[in-house]
Amino acid sequence: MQQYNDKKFVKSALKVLRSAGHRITRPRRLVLEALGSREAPMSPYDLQKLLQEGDEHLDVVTIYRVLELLQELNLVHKVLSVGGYVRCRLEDGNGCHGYLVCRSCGRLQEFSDESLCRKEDELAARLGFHAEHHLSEFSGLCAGCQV
Amino acid sequence: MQQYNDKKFVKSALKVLRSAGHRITRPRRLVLEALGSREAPMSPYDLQKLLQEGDEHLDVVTIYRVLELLQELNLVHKVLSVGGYVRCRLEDGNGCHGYLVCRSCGRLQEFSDESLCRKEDELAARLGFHAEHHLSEFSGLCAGCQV
DNA sequence: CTTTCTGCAAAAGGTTTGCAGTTAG
DNA sequence: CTAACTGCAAACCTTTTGCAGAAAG
Repeated sequence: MQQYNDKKFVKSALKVLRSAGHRITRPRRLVLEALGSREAPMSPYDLQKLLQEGDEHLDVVTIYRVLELLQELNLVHKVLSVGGYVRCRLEDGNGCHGYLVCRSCGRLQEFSDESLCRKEDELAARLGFHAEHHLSEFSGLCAGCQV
Repeated sequence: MQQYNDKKFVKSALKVLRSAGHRITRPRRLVLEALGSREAPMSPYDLQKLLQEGDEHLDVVTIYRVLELLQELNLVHKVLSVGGYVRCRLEDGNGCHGYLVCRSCGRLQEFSDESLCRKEDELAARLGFHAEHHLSEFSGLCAGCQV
């Protein structure tokens, strides 16, 4: 397959799959490779099309099921503001994961910031709310797309 | 119609509609009343069902179109994490609007916090990103649902 | 009256489910 | 070999589009 890079992601993801008792299959490997090759979120149909270009056919139903599994294992995230999936790029840290989505090139940058989480919890608490999870997705321009 | 309260919201929303050059119609009034009566986000189909209970029938297509318009006018927000719409409860302030969604009762509380926005911008800037909009939706337990 | 808006029909998308056959280990 | 997984067909749900008729102002 062409420019599917980031072997490291695929390799470690496969290990996670294995050790969680799941099988290594062609569809799972292909979806991981496709996700590893792109920085912008992709929908199940995007993934299917991308794979098709490499002459690899997967049923979109299979892609849905693979993504569901990968999400459970925290290997990929669903990005609500753009309706697509990206591979997780953070070593499991502390706070919730947030996303910066470039409105120009579509590229996504993931972050995790404990102090932001703390501030969010405090803000919620001030309103009588006990926050358990923070969804943070910011849109704007990435470094490369600013003039 | 039964418990559709918060007349104030409906009244001022109708005024906004009017002054933006839109007509006051039965569907628009009904959707506003329904949204005004609930604190949890509702989908177009939820709204249709709720209205049906009051023996008011609206085509779901109409509801979609009304919601689209109300969203443009910033009278309602779409909450991505739960896939529904809520009426806006904030006087137009400064920062982006965020949401606290109770995972137990579904109720939503809206907030706008300038210092959170500032922190979010700074965090993004540190990553070379120029943030223009912040999506913040936190889930947890509201005051009433904590033990 | 005229333009905007709604309802209906239908299409277009996206997502889920069931089941028979395939494949990983 | 056997349990887990995939592909296909079909159902289901959500959202969009086009158009003729209704209604707001």
